[in-house]
Amino acid sequence: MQEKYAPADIEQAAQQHWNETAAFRAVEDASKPKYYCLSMFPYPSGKLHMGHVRNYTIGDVLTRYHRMRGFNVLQPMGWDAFGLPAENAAMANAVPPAKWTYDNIAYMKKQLQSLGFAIDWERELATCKPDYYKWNQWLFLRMLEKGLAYQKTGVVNWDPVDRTVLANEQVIDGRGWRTGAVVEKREIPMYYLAITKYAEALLASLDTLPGWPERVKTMQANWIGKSYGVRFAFPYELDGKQEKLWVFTTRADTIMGVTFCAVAAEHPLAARAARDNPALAAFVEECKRGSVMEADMATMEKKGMPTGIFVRHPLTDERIEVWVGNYVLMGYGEGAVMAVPAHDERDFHFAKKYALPIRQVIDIPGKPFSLDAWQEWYADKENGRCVNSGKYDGLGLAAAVDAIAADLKAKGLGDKQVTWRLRDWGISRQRYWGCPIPLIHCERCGTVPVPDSQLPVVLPEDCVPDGSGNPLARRSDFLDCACPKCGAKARRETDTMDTFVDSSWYYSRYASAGNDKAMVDERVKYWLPVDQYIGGIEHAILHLLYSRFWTKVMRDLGLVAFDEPFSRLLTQGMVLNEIFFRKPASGRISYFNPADVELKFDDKGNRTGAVLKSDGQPVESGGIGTMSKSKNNGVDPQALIEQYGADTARFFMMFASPPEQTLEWSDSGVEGSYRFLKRLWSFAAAVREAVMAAPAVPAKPDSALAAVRRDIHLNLKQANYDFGKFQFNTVASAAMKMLNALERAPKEAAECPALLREGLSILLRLLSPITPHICHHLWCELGYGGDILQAPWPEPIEEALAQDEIELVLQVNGKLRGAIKVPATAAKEQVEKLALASEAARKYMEGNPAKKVVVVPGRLVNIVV
RNA sequence: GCCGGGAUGGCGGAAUCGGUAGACGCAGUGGACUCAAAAUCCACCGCUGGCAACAGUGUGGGGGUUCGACUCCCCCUCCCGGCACCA
Repeated sequence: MQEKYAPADIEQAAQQHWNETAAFRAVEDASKPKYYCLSMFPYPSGKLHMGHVRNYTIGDVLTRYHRMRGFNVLQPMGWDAFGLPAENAAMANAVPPAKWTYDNIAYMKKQLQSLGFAIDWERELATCKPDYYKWNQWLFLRMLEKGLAYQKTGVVNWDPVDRTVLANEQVIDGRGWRTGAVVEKREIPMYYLAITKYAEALLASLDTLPGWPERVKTMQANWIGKSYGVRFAFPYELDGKQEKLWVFTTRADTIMGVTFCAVAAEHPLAARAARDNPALAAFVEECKRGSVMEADMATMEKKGMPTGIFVRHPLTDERIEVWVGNYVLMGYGEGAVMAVPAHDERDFHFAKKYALPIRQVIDIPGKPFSLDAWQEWYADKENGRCVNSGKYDGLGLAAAVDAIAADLKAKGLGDKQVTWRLRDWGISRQRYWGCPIPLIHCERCGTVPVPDSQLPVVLPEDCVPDGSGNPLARRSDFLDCACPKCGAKARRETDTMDTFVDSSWYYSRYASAGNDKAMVDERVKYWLPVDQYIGGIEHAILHLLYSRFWTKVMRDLGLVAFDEPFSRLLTQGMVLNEIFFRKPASGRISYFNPADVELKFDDKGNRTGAVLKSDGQPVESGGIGTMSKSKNNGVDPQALIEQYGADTARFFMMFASPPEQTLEWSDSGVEGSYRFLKRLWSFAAAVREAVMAAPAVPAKPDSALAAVRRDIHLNLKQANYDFGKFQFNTVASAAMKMLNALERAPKEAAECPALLREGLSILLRLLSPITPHICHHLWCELGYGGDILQAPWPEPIEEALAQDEIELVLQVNGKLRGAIKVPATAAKEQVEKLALASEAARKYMEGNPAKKVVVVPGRLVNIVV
């Protein structure tokens, strides 16, 4: 056996062994429990980043752990290969997005393989390939047939210079990222999927997912946003006609406090009022400019303008003026709201700004109402009672809403209604590098679906976008086609699908790999649903919600039998690193990669500063942030693997923090992980001969050995518990503690080699999911026999854990004052007696009698005096 | 702004049901080995006071419940993720 740990050699050898034995090929086998472990597939951006390494290491640890626990495991991998960055790269380098994407896939696949992941590569897929996206198109057509896909207009960011639609991230401070032109909102026809038809189902079945983090379920429930309220109308007369202004509110109990109404700029009433009011028309235009993003809408200054149109209060007949408000969303509810400034914070500020009346109609006894400043309790739903509300005075929220809804209903002006925050899913993208939407536009027949027999509609792979519009619109070989209905000359739809479509069902395709006759086949019945899904917390809402929706549609089409695609979900935190920069007095901030920065410490280890290695001059720290190109704080996994090996990279990733939390990069932490693996290797080399000659289990170890053995089994017990919680950082700690214990075992004791043999076999198996290469080698070298992949998972032995005497903490008045030793079987009374008799107790009780003695079995004794 | 999450030594983090705060690792300090350095090994290591024994204090800040609070309750601050065309 080699003396020195040489990761490059042993990792290559182990990977070759796994390849040759097809160790990770997954085959359906009804006799074994299955475990489908899936990590979110990567976007092939060029090379792996640390977030990928973290994600896939977590998945691999779970995969290998379950294998050893006897499960038939599937861990596939593929590529989320359509998307915007390929078009950006095409513009920058004049390379077709297809070539760029396929090159990236080839490189990143090599990187993944060098990390030793237990992936079944035979099931690999890429969403940009026609044999995959054909089924996007096929299912879209099924949705069209069922009325789940439809066309309506939607608002997009329009760059007037490039004459193109921009993604939200391409809009910077209201301007196009390339042209700098002020972006306009523009309404264009788009295709939508009716996810709102599944709102109730998507909300209800969250309760069937105990394996999902509560926070993700809460976020999804809030996103779907079911709210119970009242939809009602303010009647008015305009242009000689009787009309109704409909609004929705969850606070109908405050209806007597309405002092004005507000409508969105896109509301018909706003357009009507603007017709003969140039100032208002200008304001409406102003509202229509600007961002389409909700975050911007919510943080911008709230502005409004009166329309001069009055409506009547449905219960009091009072005249109420209608305003146009830039904060009212046309897409939510009715595009109009009632305003109750006394009990809605936004309305309150709006009313103060424009000197509109504020009328208190909710009261909490003892709390004075004042118009000076908004107070939280004005919107209190629990304790408020109606006042100044006539017959409703004294009612609480629920009773008032009931009574008011009934009265509105009796007048034919409204009723209770449930509304949802969730909006239908707009899937049209005016972009080239995506899945073509399978529709044909015919002058005579209108929009005609592409017949199934003509699928897939293949995307040409040689286009090079230039940033001005969709290149498909200039490709006659793509555009021109015959109408499937009448045979006349027709034109293909050039919009492509949102890439969230691609990722909404790929997990099912892995289980149907290679089938060109059907979207999914019977193998899905064996593998699905996914037992463990792992991915970034940033996908907590959109990707997961769309996948859940898509699954329910497939279920209703009879394609799959499950309701929910992911039984258990682990949302991993982001990978962070420190940001270093200089900001010259004039000019732009420049960022420096942490690898090029040297940290300065005082002799107590406190940070005193940081300098750039190249010039020795100080740089400023911008704190810790997500690894990103813009902040130049990324660490290239390739360099890490080349310097230390895959096992060190994997170990550090698991050790540095628990999977759900953010992970802070640390070069010295990597060093420490490497040091541990080196120590493990040299220890194994040093004791190898003794261990190989020893029996598998120590006979009767003496007390020093028994303590070491207890330590090993105690750490194993803890580690197994932690595995169940996905807390791999403490599993790694437990492995380190085991090695510490084994190194300190008294080597002269007769049973020591047997203890080491047992201990190392536990340690190697425990560690093998995290650092599979080194464990594979040492398992062979130490002669345990067979492949460690087939070895059973270790379990602690009760006998090794047993103790005669235990130590309890002694507290006096809750303060730690010492410890006492008691027999492991001692009863409460006996422990109490021993505690009171102890020297520490007598000293700190200072002669006072004990008022109370609290005994926590196996833990502590607290004497209260 | 709204929704969700987080904050523990110089740093990453541990503490399973409310029961020894700081496991394990990093950094640092002292020592061994070495001509020297690296590597490795041993010891110390929350903060304040003290030569020490020890005492006080300490889990973002403020209050509360409890024999006992990192953990439960109320209020506040800061940081991170998402907000529907980044993936």
